[in-house]
Amino acid sequence: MSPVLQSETLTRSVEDYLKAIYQLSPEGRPASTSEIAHLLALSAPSVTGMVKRLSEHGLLEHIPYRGVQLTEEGRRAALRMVRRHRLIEAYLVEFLGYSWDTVHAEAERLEHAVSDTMIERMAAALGNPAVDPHGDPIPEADGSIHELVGRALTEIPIGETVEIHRVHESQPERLRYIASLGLRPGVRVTVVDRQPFDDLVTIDVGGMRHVIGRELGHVLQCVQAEDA
Amino acid sequence: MSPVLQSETLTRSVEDYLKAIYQLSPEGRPASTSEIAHLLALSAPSVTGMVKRLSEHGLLEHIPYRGVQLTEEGRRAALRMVRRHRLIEAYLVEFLGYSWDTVHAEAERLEHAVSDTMIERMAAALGNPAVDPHGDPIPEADGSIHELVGRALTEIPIGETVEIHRVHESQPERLRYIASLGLRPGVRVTVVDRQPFDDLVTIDVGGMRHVIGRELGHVLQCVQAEDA
DNA sequence: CAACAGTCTTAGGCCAACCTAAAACTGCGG
DNA sequence: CCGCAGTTTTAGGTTGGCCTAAGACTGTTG
Repeated sequence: MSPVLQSETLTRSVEDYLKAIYQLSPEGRPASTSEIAHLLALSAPSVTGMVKRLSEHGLLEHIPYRGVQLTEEGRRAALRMVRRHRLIEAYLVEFLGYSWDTVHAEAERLEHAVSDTMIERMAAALGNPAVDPHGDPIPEADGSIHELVGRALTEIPIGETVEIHRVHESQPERLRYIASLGLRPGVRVTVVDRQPFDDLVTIDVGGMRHVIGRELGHVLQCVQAEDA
Repeated sequence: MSPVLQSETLTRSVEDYLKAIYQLSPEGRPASTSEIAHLLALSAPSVTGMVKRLSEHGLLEHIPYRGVQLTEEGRRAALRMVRRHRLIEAYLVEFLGYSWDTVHAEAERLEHAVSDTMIERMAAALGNPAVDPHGDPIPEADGSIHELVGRALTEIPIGETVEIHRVHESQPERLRYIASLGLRPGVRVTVVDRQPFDDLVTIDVGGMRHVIGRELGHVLQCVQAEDA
Protein backbone atom coordinates (compact mmCIF):
# COMPACT_ATOMS: atom_id res chain seq x y z
CA MET A 1 0.00 0.00 0.00
CA SER A 2 2.26 2.78 1.20
CA PRO A 3 5.37 3.02 -0.95
CA VAL A 4 7.15 4.46 2.09
CA LEU A 5 10.23 2.96 3.72
CA GLN A 6 11.22 0.18 1.36
CA SER A 7 13.69 -0.97 4.02
CA GLU A 8 16.37 1.71 3.68
CA THR A 9 14.28 4.84 4.00
CA LEU A 10 14.16 4.96 7.78
CA THR A 11 16.30 7.58 9.44
CA ARG A 12 18.54 6.81 12.38
CA SER A 13 16.10 8.55 14.68
CA VAL A 14 13.17 6.55 13.44
CA GLU A 15 15.11 3.33 13.85
CA ASP A 16 15.94 4.30 17.41
CA TYR A 17 12.34 5.07 18.26
CA LEU A 18 11.08 1.80 16.87
CA LYS A 19 13.72 -0.23 18.66
CA ALA A 20 13.03 1.61 21.90
CA ILE A 21 9.30 1.00 21.70
CA TYR A 22 9.89 -2.66 20.95
CA GLN A 23 12.26 -2.97 23.88
CA LEU A 24 9.79 -1.30 26.22
CA SER A 25 7.19 -3.79 25.24
CA PRO A 26 8.18 -6.82 23.18
CA GLU A 27 4.71 -8.23 23.81
CA GLY A 28 2.97 -5.25 22.26
CA ARG A 29 1.46 -3.65 25.35
CA PRO A 30 1.25 0.13 24.82
CA ALA A 31 4.37 2.12 25.70
CA SER A 32 4.03 5.57 27.20
CA THR A 33 5.49 8.78 25.87
CA SER A 34 7.57 9.34 28.97
CA GLU A 35 9.01 5.82 28.97
CA ILE A 36 10.16 6.33 25.42
CA ALA A 37 11.49 9.79 26.20
CA HIS A 38 13.41 8.46 29.17
CA LEU A 39 14.91 5.54 27.27
CA LEU A 40 16.04 7.72 24.38
CA ALA A 41 17.08 10.63 26.61
CA LEU A 42 14.76 13.04 24.83
CA SER A 43 12.05 15.40 25.97
CA ALA A 44 8.46 14.20 26.06
CA PRO A 45 7.27 16.73 23.44
CA SER A 46 9.91 15.48 21.01
CA VAL A 47 8.52 12.00 21.43
CA THR A 48 4.96 13.13 20.92
CA GLY A 49 5.97 14.83 17.70
CA MET A 50 7.86 11.88 16.31
CA VAL A 51 5.16 9.47 17.38
CA LYS A 52 2.65 11.46 15.41
CA ARG A 53 4.78 11.27 12.29
CA LEU A 54 5.43 7.57 12.70
CA SER A 55 1.77 6.77 13.17
CA GLU A 56 0.97 8.74 10.01
CA HIS A 57 3.45 6.49 8.24
CA GLY A 58 1.77 3.39 9.60
CA LEU A 59 4.63 2.21 11.78
CA LEU A 60 2.73 2.51 15.01
CA GLU A 61 -0.63 3.32 16.47
CA HIS A 62 -1.01 6.19 18.82
CA ILE A 63 -3.98 6.76 21.06
CA PRO A 64 -3.41 10.26 22.48
CA TYR A 65 -2.77 10.26 26.20
CA ARG A 66 -2.87 6.47 26.14
CA GLY A 67 0.37 5.30 24.56
CA VAL A 68 1.70 3.76 21.39
CA GLN A 69 1.90 0.25 19.95
CA LEU A 70 3.93 -0.92 16.99
CA THR A 71 2.03 -2.03 13.93
CA GLU A 72 3.13 -5.21 12.23
CA GLU A 73 5.31 -3.13 9.91
CA GLY A 74 6.78 -1.23 12.84
CA ARG A 75 7.49 -4.43 14.70
CA ARG A 76 9.29 -5.89 11.71
CA ALA A 77 11.47 -2.80 11.42
CA ALA A 78 12.19 -2.90 15.16
CA LEU A 79 13.14 -6.57 15.10
CA ARG A 80 15.43 -5.88 12.19
CA MET A 81 17.29 -3.38 14.35
CA VAL A 82 17.42 -5.76 17.29
CA ARG A 83 18.86 -8.45 15.04
CA ARG A 84 21.46 -6.03 13.75
CA HIS A 85 22.39 -4.84 17.18
CA ARG A 86 22.83 -8.28 18.66
CA LEU A 87 24.70 -9.70 15.71
CA ILE A 88 27.05 -6.76 15.73
CA GLU A 89 27.69 -7.28 19.43
CA ALA A 90 28.38 -10.94 18.87
CA TYR A 91 30.70 -10.18 15.98
CA LEU A 92 32.70 -7.56 17.82
CA VAL A 93 33.20 -9.86 20.79
CA GLU A 94 34.12 -12.83 18.67
CA PHE A 95 36.36 -11.20 16.08
CA LEU A 96 37.53 -7.84 17.32
CA GLY A 97 38.34 -8.49 20.94
CA TYR A 98 35.54 -6.51 22.52
CA SER A 99 34.33 -7.36 26.00
CA TRP A 100 30.61 -7.50 26.64
CA ASP A 101 30.64 -4.29 28.66
CA THR A 102 32.16 -2.16 25.89
CA VAL A 103 30.32 -3.53 22.94
CA HIS A 104 26.97 -1.86 23.37
CA ALA A 105 27.88 1.70 22.41
CA GLU A 106 29.73 0.56 19.31
CA ALA A 107 26.81 -1.57 18.17
CA GLU A 108 24.43 1.28 18.85
CA ARG A 109 26.12 3.32 16.12
CA LEU A 110 26.93 0.53 13.71
CA GLU A 111 23.41 -0.88 13.64
CA HIS A 112 22.33 2.13 11.60
CA ALA A 113 25.23 2.12 9.18
CA VAL A 114 25.71 -1.50 8.17
CA SER A 115 24.05 -2.95 5.07
CA ASP A 116 21.84 -6.02 5.16
CA THR A 117 24.48 -7.82 3.16
CA MET A 118 27.14 -7.12 5.74
CA ILE A 119 24.88 -8.20 8.58
CA GLU A 120 24.27 -11.53 6.90
CA ARG A 121 27.98 -12.01 6.29
CA MET A 122 28.70 -11.31 9.91
CA ALA A 123 25.99 -13.77 10.89
CA ALA A 124 27.55 -16.37 8.61
CA ALA A 125 31.04 -15.73 9.98
CA LEU A 126 29.62 -16.34 13.44
CA GLY A 127 27.85 -19.51 12.34
CA ASN A 128 24.38 -17.96 12.65
CA PRO A 129 24.30 -17.80 16.43
CA ALA A 130 21.01 -17.90 18.32
CA VAL A 131 22.07 -15.56 21.10
CA ASP A 132 24.36 -12.57 21.59
CA PRO A 133 27.09 -12.25 24.26
CA HIS A 134 24.53 -11.30 26.89
CA GLY A 135 22.41 -14.32 26.12
CA ASP A 136 19.76 -12.24 24.38
CA PRO A 137 18.12 -14.08 21.50
CA ILE A 138 18.95 -12.84 18.01
CA PRO A 139 15.84 -12.47 15.83
CA GLU A 140 15.97 -14.36 12.55
CA ALA A 141 16.25 -12.47 9.26
CA ASP A 142 12.59 -13.32 8.63
CA GLY A 143 11.55 -11.51 11.81
CA SER A 144 10.88 -14.43 14.08
CA ILE A 145 12.34 -14.46 17.55
CA HIS A 146 12.57 -17.22 20.12
CA GLU A 147 12.57 -15.84 23.61
CA LEU A 148 13.64 -18.48 26.07
CA VAL A 149 11.83 -17.39 29.20
CA GLY A 150 13.90 -17.90 32.29
CA ARG A 151 13.35 -17.03 35.92
CA ALA A 152 14.89 -14.02 37.59
CA LEU A 153 17.58 -14.94 40.11
CA THR A 154 15.40 -13.39 42.80
CA GLU A 155 12.82 -16.13 42.27
CA ILE A 156 15.08 -19.12 42.72
CA PRO A 157 14.49 -21.01 45.99
CA ILE A 158 17.29 -21.81 48.44
CA GLY A 159 19.34 -24.82 47.52
CA GLU A 160 18.55 -24.78 43.84
CA THR A 161 21.34 -24.72 41.26
CA VAL A 162 20.66 -22.87 38.05
CA GLU A 163 22.50 -21.74 34.98
CA ILE A 164 22.69 -18.08 34.07
CA HIS A 165 21.26 -17.82 30.67
CA ARG A 166 20.82 -14.14 30.07
CA VAL A 167 22.20 -10.94 31.53
CA HIS A 168 19.70 -8.28 30.57
CA GLU A 169 21.74 -5.15 31.05
CA SER A 170 23.53 -2.72 28.80
CA GLN A 171 25.27 -0.24 31.10
CA PRO A 172 29.01 -0.90 31.00
CA GLU A 173 29.65 -0.24 34.71
CA ARG A 174 27.02 -2.71 35.78
CA LEU A 175 28.16 -5.28 33.29
CA ARG A 176 31.71 -4.89 34.51
CA TYR A 177 30.56 -5.46 38.06
CA ILE A 178 28.55 -8.50 37.07
CA ALA A 179 31.51 -9.91 35.19
CA SER A 180 33.74 -9.24 38.21
CA LEU A 181 31.54 -11.62 40.20
CA GLY A 182 32.15 -14.30 37.62
CA LEU A 183 28.58 -14.07 36.35
CA ARG A 184 27.88 -14.43 32.64
CA PRO A 185 25.69 -16.60 30.41
CA GLY A 186 26.47 -20.29 30.86
CA VAL A 187 27.77 -20.00 34.43
CA ARG A 188 26.23 -22.22 37.11
CA VAL A 189 25.08 -20.67 40.34
CA THR A 190 23.62 -22.10 43.56
CA VAL A 191 21.29 -20.10 45.78
CA VAL A 192 22.52 -20.62 49.33
CA ASP A 193 20.42 -18.06 51.19
CA ARG A 194 17.63 -15.53 50.79
CA GLN A 195 16.51 -12.59 52.90
CA PRO A 196 12.79 -12.30 53.62
CA PHE A 197 12.68 -8.71 52.31
CA ASP A 198 14.32 -6.73 49.51
CA ASP A 199 14.87 -9.89 47.48
CA LEU A 200 18.43 -10.26 48.70
CA VAL A 201 19.90 -13.51 47.47
CA THR A 202 23.17 -15.12 48.48
CA ILE A 203 24.70 -17.23 45.75
CA ASP A 204 27.62 -19.53 45.29
CA VAL A 205 29.54 -19.04 42.05
CA GLY A 206 32.33 -21.54 41.67
CA GLY A 207 32.99 -21.53 45.39
CA MET A 208 32.71 -17.75 45.87
CA ARG A 209 29.75 -16.31 47.76
CA HIS A 210 28.05 -13.07 46.73
CA VAL A 211 24.93 -11.22 47.81
CA ILE A 212 22.77 -10.00 44.96
CA GLY A 213 20.17 -7.23 45.37
CA ARG A 214 16.84 -6.77 43.71
CA GLU A 215 17.92 -4.90 40.63
CA LEU A 216 20.76 -7.17 39.73
CA GLY A 217 18.64 -10.15 40.59
CA HIS A 218 16.16 -9.18 37.92
CA VAL A 219 18.85 -8.61 35.37
CA LEU A 220 20.13 -12.15 35.82
CA GLN A 221 17.80 -14.58 34.08
CA CYS A 222 18.28 -18.24 34.90
CA VAL A 223 17.28 -21.63 33.61
CA GLN A 224 17.37 -25.06 35.22
CA ALA A 225 20.96 -26.28 35.33
CA GLU A 226 21.39 -28.98 32.74
CA ASP A 227 23.25 -31.70 34.60
CA ALA A 228 24.19 -32.29 38.22
CA MET B 1 41.88 27.92 21.15
CA SER B 2 38.54 26.79 19.81
CA PRO B 3 37.07 24.06 21.98
CA VAL B 4 35.17 22.88 18.90
CA LEU B 5 35.39 19.39 17.43
CA GLN B 6 37.45 17.47 19.95
CA SER B 7 37.54 14.63 17.42
CA GLU B 8 33.99 13.30 17.72
CA THR B 9 32.03 16.49 17.23
CA LEU B 10 32.09 16.52 13.45
CA THR B 11 28.84 15.64 11.73
CA ARG B 12 28.67 13.16 8.88
CA SER B 13 28.21 16.02 6.47
CA VAL B 14 31.25 17.85 7.72
CA GLU B 15 33.33 14.69 7.49
CA ASP B 16 32.18 14.22 3.92
CA TYR B 17 33.05 17.78 2.94
CA LEU B 18 36.52 17.57 4.44
CA LYS B 19 37.25 14.25 2.81
CA ALA B 20 35.97 15.52 -0.53
CA ILE B 21 38.13 18.63 -0.39
CA TYR B 22 41.15 16.56 0.52
CA GLN B 23 40.48 14.18 -2.34
CA LEU B 24 40.09 17.02 -4.81
CA SER B 25 43.45 18.35 -3.81
CA PRO B 26 45.69 16.24 -1.57
CA GLU B 27 48.47 18.74 -2.23
CA GLY B 28 46.50 21.64 -0.86
CA ARG B 29 45.78 23.59 -4.05
CA PRO B 30 42.44 25.43 -3.68
CA ALA B 31 39.33 23.44 -4.57
CA SER B 32 36.40 25.17 -6.22
CA THR B 33 32.84 25.26 -4.98
CA SER B 34 31.53 23.52 -8.06
CA GLU B 35 34.10 20.71 -7.88
CA ILE B 36 33.04 20.02 -4.33
CA ALA B 37 29.36 20.25 -5.22
CA HIS B 38 29.83 17.83 -8.07
CA LEU B 39 31.76 15.30 -6.01
CA LEU B 40 29.23 15.33 -3.20
CA ALA B 41 26.21 15.54 -5.53
CA LEU B 42 24.99 18.74 -3.90
CA SER B 43 24.04 22.16 -5.22
CA ALA B 44 26.66 24.89 -5.32
CA PRO B 45 24.82 27.14 -2.83
CA SER B 46 24.76 24.30 -0.30
CA VAL B 47 28.50 24.06 -0.60
CA THR B 48 29.01 27.79 -0.21
CA GLY B 49 26.96 27.72 2.96
CA MET B 50 28.78 24.81 4.51
CA VAL B 51 32.14 26.17 3.47
CA LYS B 52 31.38 29.38 5.27
CA ARG B 53 30.56 27.52 8.47
CA LEU B 54 33.62 25.32 8.23
CA SER B 55 35.92 28.26 7.70
CA GLU B 56 34.40 29.94 10.75
CA HIS B 57 35.33 26.82 12.68
CA GLY B 58 38.87 26.96 11.40
CA LEU B 59 38.77 23.77 9.34
CA LEU B 60 39.40 25.48 6.07
CA GLU B 61 40.17 28.81 4.48
CA HIS B 62 37.80 30.28 2.02
CA ILE B 63 38.60 33.14 -0.30
CA PRO B 64 35.23 34.07 -1.84
CA TYR B 65 35.04 33.37 -5.56
CA ARG B 66 38.50 31.83 -5.33
CA GLY B 67 38.15 28.47 -3.65
CA VAL B 68 38.88 26.71 -0.39
CA GLN B 69 41.92 25.07 1.18
CA LEU B 70 42.04 22.86 4.24
CA THR B 71 43.77 24.22 7.31
CA GLU B 72 46.13 21.92 9.17
CA GLU B 73 43.26 20.94 11.44
CA GLY B 74 40.99 20.30 8.48
CA ARG B 75 43.63 18.22 6.78
CA ARG B 76 44.08 16.11 9.87
CA ALA B 77 40.35 15.47 10.09
CA ALA B 78 40.23 14.62 6.38
CA LEU B 79 43.13 12.19 6.61
CA ARG B 80 41.45 10.54 9.56
CA MET B 81 38.46 9.84 7.34
CA VAL B 82 40.63 8.58 4.51
CA ARG B 83 42.39 6.23 6.91
CA ARG B 84 39.06 4.96 8.17
CA HIS B 85 37.67 4.48 4.72
CA ARG B 86 40.64 2.55 3.40
CA LEU B 87 41.04 0.38 6.47
CA ILE B 88 37.36 -0.49 6.38
CA GLU B 89 37.67 -1.45 2.73
CA ALA B 90 40.66 -3.62 3.46
CA TYR B 91 38.91 -5.28 6.38
CA LEU B 92 35.73 -6.03 4.47
CA VAL B 93 37.67 -7.59 1.62
CA GLU B 94 39.92 -9.61 3.90
CA PHE B 95 37.41 -10.82 6.47
CA LEU B 96 33.91 -10.50 5.11
CA GLY B 97 34.25 -11.66 1.55
CA TYR B 98 33.70 -8.36 -0.20
CA SER B 99 35.08 -7.76 -3.66
CA TRP B 100 36.82 -4.51 -4.39
CA ASP B 101 33.97 -3.24 -6.55
CA THR B 102 31.32 -3.57 -3.84
CA VAL B 103 33.26 -2.38 -0.87
CA HIS B 104 33.20 1.34 -1.47
CA ALA B 105 29.56 2.08 -0.65
CA GLU B 106 29.71 0.06 2.55
CA ALA B 107 32.85 1.84 3.71
CA GLU B 108 31.32 5.17 2.83
CA ARG B 109 28.69 4.63 5.51
CA LEU B 110 30.80 2.81 8.07
CA GLU B 111 33.56 5.40 8.09
CA HIS B 112 31.24 7.75 9.98
CA ALA B 113 29.96 5.21 12.48
CA VAL B 114 32.99 3.29 13.65
CA SER B 115 34.93 4.30 16.77
CA ASP B 116 38.65 4.98 16.76
CA THR B 117 39.09 1.92 18.91
CA MET B 118 37.39 -0.29 16.37
CA ILE B 119 39.41 1.16 13.52
CA GLU B 120 42.62 0.37 15.32
CA ARG B 121 41.46 -3.17 16.05
CA MET B 122 40.62 -3.67 12.43
CA ALA B 123 44.03 -2.32 11.49
CA ALA B 124 45.65 -4.73 13.93
CA ALA B 125 43.61 -7.68 12.62
CA LEU B 126 44.87 -6.82 9.15
CA GLY B 127 48.46 -6.51 10.34
CA ASN B 128 48.55 -2.73 9.87
CA PRO B 129 48.53 -2.75 6.08
CA ALA B 130 50.08 0.10 4.12
CA VAL B 131 47.59 0.04 1.26
CA ASP B 132 43.93 -0.79 0.71
CA PRO B 133 42.53 -3.23 -1.89
CA HIS B 134 42.84 -0.62 -4.62
CA GLY B 135 46.47 0.03 -3.78
CA ASP B 136 45.67 3.39 -2.21
CA PRO B 137 47.97 4.21 0.69
CA ILE B 138 46.39 4.13 4.15
CA PRO B 139 47.32 7.20 6.22
CA GLU B 140 48.89 6.41 9.59
CA ALA B 141 46.98 7.11 12.79
CA ASP B 142 49.29 10.09 13.37
CA GLY B 143 48.18 11.65 10.09
CA SER B 144 51.19 10.91 7.93
CA ILE B 145 50.68 9.43 4.50
CA HIS B 146 53.15 7.95 2.07
CA GLU B 147 51.99 8.38 -1.50
CA LEU B 148 53.99 6.16 -3.78
CA VAL B 149 53.89 8.11 -7.01
CA GLY B 150 53.55 5.88 -10.02
CA ARG B 151 53.11 6.58 -13.70
CA ALA B 152 49.79 6.40 -15.47
CA LEU B 153 49.54 3.47 -17.85
CA THR B 154 49.14 5.99 -20.68
CA GLU B 155 52.71 7.15 -20.10
CA ILE B 156 54.45 3.80 -20.35
CA PRO B 157 56.50 3.38 -23.55
CA ILE B 158 56.07 0.38 -25.86
CA GLY B 159 57.92 -2.70 -24.75
CA GLU B 160 58.09 -1.82 -21.09
CA THR B 161 56.77 -4.18 -18.45
CA VAL B 162 55.29 -2.62 -15.35
CA GLU B 163 53.39 -3.67 -12.28
CA ILE B 164 49.97 -2.22 -11.54
CA HIS B 165 50.24 -0.66 -8.20
CA ARG B 166 47.10 1.36 -7.77
CA VAL B 167 43.67 1.42 -9.35
CA HIS B 168 42.32 4.85 -8.58
CA GLU B 169 38.64 4.32 -9.15
CA SER B 170 35.60 3.85 -6.95
CA GLN B 171 32.69 3.25 -9.32
CA PRO B 172 31.66 -0.41 -9.08
CA GLU B 173 30.91 -0.86 -12.79
CA ARG B 174 34.30 0.41 -13.83
CA LEU B 175 36.05 -1.63 -11.19
CA ARG B 176 34.20 -4.70 -12.34
CA TYR B 177 35.31 -4.07 -15.89
CA ILE B 178 38.90 -3.52 -14.81
CA ALA B 179 38.83 -6.72 -12.78
CA SER B 180 37.36 -8.57 -15.76
CA LEU B 181 40.52 -7.71 -17.71
CA GLY B 182 42.59 -9.28 -14.98
CA LEU B 183 43.88 -5.92 -13.83
CA ARG B 184 44.39 -5.28 -10.13
CA PRO B 185 47.22 -4.12 -7.87
CA GLY B 186 50.23 -6.42 -8.12
CA VAL B 187 49.53 -7.63 -11.65
CA ARG B 188 52.28 -7.33 -14.29
CA VAL B 189 51.47 -5.77 -17.61
CA THR B 190 53.47 -5.22 -20.79
CA VAL B 191 52.76 -2.36 -23.17
CA VAL B 192 52.79 -3.87 -26.66
CA ASP B 193 51.42 -0.96 -28.70
CA ARG B 194 50.33 2.67 -28.49
CA GLN B 195 48.23 4.84 -30.78
CA PRO B 196 49.61 8.28 -31.62
CA PHE B 197 46.38 10.02 -30.47
CA ASP B 198 43.81 9.50 -27.72
CA ASP B 199 46.35 7.73 -25.53
CA LEU B 200 45.18 4.32 -26.63
CA VAL B 201 47.44 1.63 -25.21
CA THR B 202 47.52 -2.05 -26.04
CA ILE B 203 48.68 -4.20 -23.18
CA ASP B 204 49.48 -7.82 -22.53
CA VAL B 205 48.12 -9.19 -19.26
CA GLY B 206 49.16 -12.75 -18.67
CA GLY B 207 48.97 -13.52 -22.38
CA MET B 208 45.70 -11.66 -23.02
CA ARG B 209 45.72 -8.46 -25.06
CA HIS B 210 43.52 -5.48 -24.26
CA VAL B 211 43.22 -1.93 -25.51
CA ILE B 212 42.97 0.70 -22.79
CA GLY B 213 41.62 4.20 -23.40
CA ARG B 214 42.59 7.47 -21.85
CA GLU B 215 40.33 7.46 -18.84
CA LEU B 216 41.14 3.96 -17.74
CA GLY B 217 44.76 4.55 -18.54
CA HIS B 218 44.87 7.33 -15.99
CA VAL B 219 43.13 5.25 -13.37
CA LEU B 220 45.77 2.56 -13.63
CA GLN B 221 48.92 3.70 -11.83
CA CYS B 222 52.05 1.67 -12.48
CA VAL B 223 55.50 1.16 -11.05
CA GLN B 224 58.60 -0.49 -12.50
CA ALA B 225 58.15 -4.26 -12.44
CA GLU B 226 60.33 -5.68 -9.73
CA ASP B 227 62.04 -8.62 -11.39
CA ALA B 228 62.18 -9.99 -14.89
C1' DC C 1 -17.02 15.43 42.80
C1' DA C 2 -13.47 19.05 42.90
C1' DA C 3 -8.90 19.76 43.08
C1' DC C 4 -4.39 18.38 42.34
C1' DA C 5 -0.24 15.86 40.66
C1' DG C 6 1.53 13.89 37.06
C1' DT C 7 1.53 12.95 32.26
C1' DC C 8 0.86 14.26 27.61
C1' DT C 9 0.16 17.40 23.86
C1' DT C 10 0.18 21.96 21.58
C1' DA C 11 2.50 26.16 20.48
C1' DG C 12 6.33 28.34 19.10
C1' DG C 13 11.48 28.30 18.30
C1' DC C 14 16.10 26.80 16.89
C1' DC C 15 19.70 24.61 14.15
C1' DA C 16 21.89 21.74 10.51
C1' DA C 17 21.53 20.80 5.82
C1' DC C 18 19.61 20.90 2.01
C1' DC C 19 17.09 23.35 -2.13
C1' DT C 20 15.82 27.06 -6.17
C1' DA C 21 15.91 31.70 -7.97
C1' DA C 22 18.20 35.79 -8.36
C1' DA C 23 22.12 38.81 -7.89
C1' DA C 24 27.25 39.48 -7.93
C1' DC C 25 31.58 38.55 -9.44
C1' DT C 26 35.51 36.89 -12.67
C1' DG C 27 37.93 36.57 -16.68
C1' DC C 28 37.91 36.30 -21.46
C1' DG C 29 37.10 37.89 -26.30
C1' DG C 30 35.69 41.37 -29.41
C1' DC D 1 37.42 48.28 -21.83
C1' DC D 2 32.70 46.48 -22.35
C1' DG D 3 29.88 42.79 -22.34
C1' DC D 4 28.91 38.10 -21.70
C1' DA D 5 29.34 33.23 -20.13
C1' DG D 6 30.28 30.75 -16.40
C1' DT D 7 30.90 30.47 -11.60
C1' DT D 8 29.86 31.79 -7.03
C1' DT D 9 27.33 33.88 -3.57
C1' DT D 10 23.12 35.84 -1.38
C1' DA D 11 18.29 35.56 -0.40
C1' DG D 12 14.71 33.05 1.04
C1' DG D 13 12.40 28.57 1.80
C1' DT D 14 11.82 23.49 3.37
C1' DT D 15 12.35 19.46 6.34
C1' DG D 16 13.81 16.57 10.17
C1' DG D 17 14.63 16.54 14.72
C1' DC D 18 15.23 18.55 18.73
C1' DC D 19 13.99 22.10 22.67
C1' DT D 20 11.14 24.97 26.51
C1' DA D 21 6.89 26.90 28.15
C1' DA D 22 2.28 26.63 28.50
C1' DG D 23 -2.07 24.40 28.20
C1' DA D 24 -5.01 19.95 28.25
C1' DC D 25 -6.03 15.69 29.96
C1' DT D 26 -6.35 11.63 33.44
C1' DG D 27 -6.78 9.33 37.57
C1' DT D 28 -6.42 9.49 42.31
C1' DT D 29 -7.71 11.26 46.70
C1' DG D 30 -9.87 14.23 50.39
